[in-house]
Amino acid sequence: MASASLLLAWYDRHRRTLPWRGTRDPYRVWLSEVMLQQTTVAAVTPRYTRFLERFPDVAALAAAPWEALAEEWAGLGYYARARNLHAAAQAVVERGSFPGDSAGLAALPGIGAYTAAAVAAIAFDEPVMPVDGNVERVTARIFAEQMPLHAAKVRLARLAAGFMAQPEARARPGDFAQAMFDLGATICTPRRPACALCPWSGECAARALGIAETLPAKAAKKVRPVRHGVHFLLRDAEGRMLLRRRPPEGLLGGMLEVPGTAWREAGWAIEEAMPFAPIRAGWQVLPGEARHGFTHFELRMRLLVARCPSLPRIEGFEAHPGEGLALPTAMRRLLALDAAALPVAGKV
DNA sequence: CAATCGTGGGT
DNA sequence: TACCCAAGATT
Repeated sequence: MASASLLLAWYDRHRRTLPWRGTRDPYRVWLSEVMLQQTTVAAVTPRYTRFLERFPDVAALAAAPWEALAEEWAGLGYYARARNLHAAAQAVVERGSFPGDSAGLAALPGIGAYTAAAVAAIAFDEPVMPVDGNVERVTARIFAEQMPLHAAKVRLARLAAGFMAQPEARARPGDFAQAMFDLGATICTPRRPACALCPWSGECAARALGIAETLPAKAAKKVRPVRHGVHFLLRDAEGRMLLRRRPPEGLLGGMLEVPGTAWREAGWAIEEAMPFAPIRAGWQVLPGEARHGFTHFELRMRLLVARCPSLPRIEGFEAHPGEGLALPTAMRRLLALDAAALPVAGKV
């Protein structure tokens, strides 16, 4: 069993300065943990600061319209996080305060076992071990667990909980949890771990066996199918666009999109796609296609454009200016085709 | 419970 | 360029 005191001593010397470090405000800790779900520190850092300027506390977030939150989350991905964040904020305001422990936190939408434990440990000093990818990797290496990750998850979580059970860790739950994150992020990295600098190297079974970099064992990767879509960009004389709000659930749920066909594996002939245009107009096919990789498929989109003096009012569609939009990256890539086709630069 | 759900940065 | 992958949750 690796000693908690060794890790804490290392953390006290090497802790990283991050925007969410140093606060124990449950709102801020919660926001940082949700933003960091499957998202890198580099990507989160500027967005976290900006988000807090716009929504400084849970009441402000709860009172905000979804459109404002969608705008603020655009480009961060996994938009269910934003929807759940909004619903949870409203639940917290409704009940009057944040739940006081990890079990209560886990009952809020978008807060699973990991996030509940992380917020409780950091904000409430509750001695629970948040088990994320870092903790799984560190634990798998310490114990030289060679089972594939998906099969070893329960066992790794139990072993990681054993770390937090040590008195030195229980005395500083938030620091110990964040020490594990920092260790995984800077020393016990997925590739080329810096074992020579690791405070636990002397007690690491994987290092002793020379197999640290191979753990945790990874599942076989699957092939990502290609899907195709055709989209229709209608602009007026002032550059406003006719957009559509996607359904609240599912892929890019609640975000704006350029209207178009469904995304399917079979390619679209332009003629076949025309019935999906919002209006009949002189649609011009732009050269090239926009590509965007989602987690489980790759998307290729063609774009047709048309101009009109003023945007029509159509049920289900909205006119939007060119700025401050809840447009996910996939849609921004699509709009870039139009920008590239313009003879004069200066548009986004 | 395996599949779904995004994106930017690093290599 | 192409791949890997990151402080996961939900169904």
